[in-house]
Amino acid sequence: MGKNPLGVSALREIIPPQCKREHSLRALSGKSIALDAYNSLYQFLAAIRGEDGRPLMDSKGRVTSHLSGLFYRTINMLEHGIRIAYVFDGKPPRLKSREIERRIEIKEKAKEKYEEAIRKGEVEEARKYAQMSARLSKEMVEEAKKLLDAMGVPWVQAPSEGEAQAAYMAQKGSVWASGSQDYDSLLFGSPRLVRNLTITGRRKLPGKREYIVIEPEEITLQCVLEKLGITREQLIDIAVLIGTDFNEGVKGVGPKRALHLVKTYKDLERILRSLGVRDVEPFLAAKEIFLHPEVTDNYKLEWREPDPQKIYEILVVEHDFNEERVKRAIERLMKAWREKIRYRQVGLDMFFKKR
DNA sequence: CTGTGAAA
DNA sequence: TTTCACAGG
Repeated sequence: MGKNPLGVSALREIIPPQCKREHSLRALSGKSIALDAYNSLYQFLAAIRGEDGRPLMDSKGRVTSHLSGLFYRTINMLEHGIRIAYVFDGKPPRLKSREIERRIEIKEKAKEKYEEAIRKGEVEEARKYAQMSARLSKEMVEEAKKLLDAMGVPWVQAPSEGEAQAAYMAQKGSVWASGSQDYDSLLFGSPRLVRNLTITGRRKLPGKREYIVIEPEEITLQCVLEKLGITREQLIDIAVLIGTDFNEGVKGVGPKRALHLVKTYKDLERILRSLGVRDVEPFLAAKEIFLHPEVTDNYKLEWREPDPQKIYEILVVEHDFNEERVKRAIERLMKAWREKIRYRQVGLDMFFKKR
């Protein structure tokens, strides 16, 4: 099934622990965060499922797990005074096509295993493979955008990678931080990354039926670079050496060795040659995507008044959500907007920064 | 993942 | 008030 999907997740191992600051949600009040929408929607899609792994669906068989997650979590964030903006992926860079194909293949295999598990009545297995096979359709993405519009929550269409756009917005100060589970946004130059932005803080341990507590985690790029004693460009070099969504890494090179190499030789091409890599082009091309990603200034972040009727229409009428539940949630949303979101649109951060 | 109502 | 199990669509 191809190469081990190390990806940027391996970056985790060289993030200095001192650079991870845990926050309660309350500490993030008044902050704005640009969230990677696909990242979030996939999480919901994978997590919100019945015992046998089936996602939630309306009476017409359309998947609604992503809407449920998006709706309730966003309201929770707004209730905490956190201004969430979502960033949707645009056209993936050409270099990503191999990675995308690989993922599709994995999902198709997982789907086969899921169906097999269902036939055998293996519920636990079925659930696992159902999660792995989760895929977002175009319609699901459109519905998510419609729901956000109705909720008055801004979303941005990235020209290409959502992570890159979110990072750019954080760089410009349009938002306080970018939010994602991945570390890619640090490579894209986000000065501040927030991970684990959830309400319950419950995270299932892989395989087990146990849960551990997870708090939102803030990582600043400056801290990471200072502690490692490198530049952002060198951090990117490390990433492309171990492998990213846009290139395969060098066999036998992990995060630790990559860090050492980068500090020793400085220049990426020299490092690659010292490792016996003949074709350096794919590495340089991947690096270029992180250094100069395609982003846009064509966005406006406005948290408008939610439209209860539209929300009701989408969730209750169109997708069979429980009327009482939705009405209660809408009330929470309206209250949060009035009391925590409506004013201070520019954010208090700006105000205090200018002391 | 999150809301909910029952149990602790 | 907090914890828990379970359903949600």
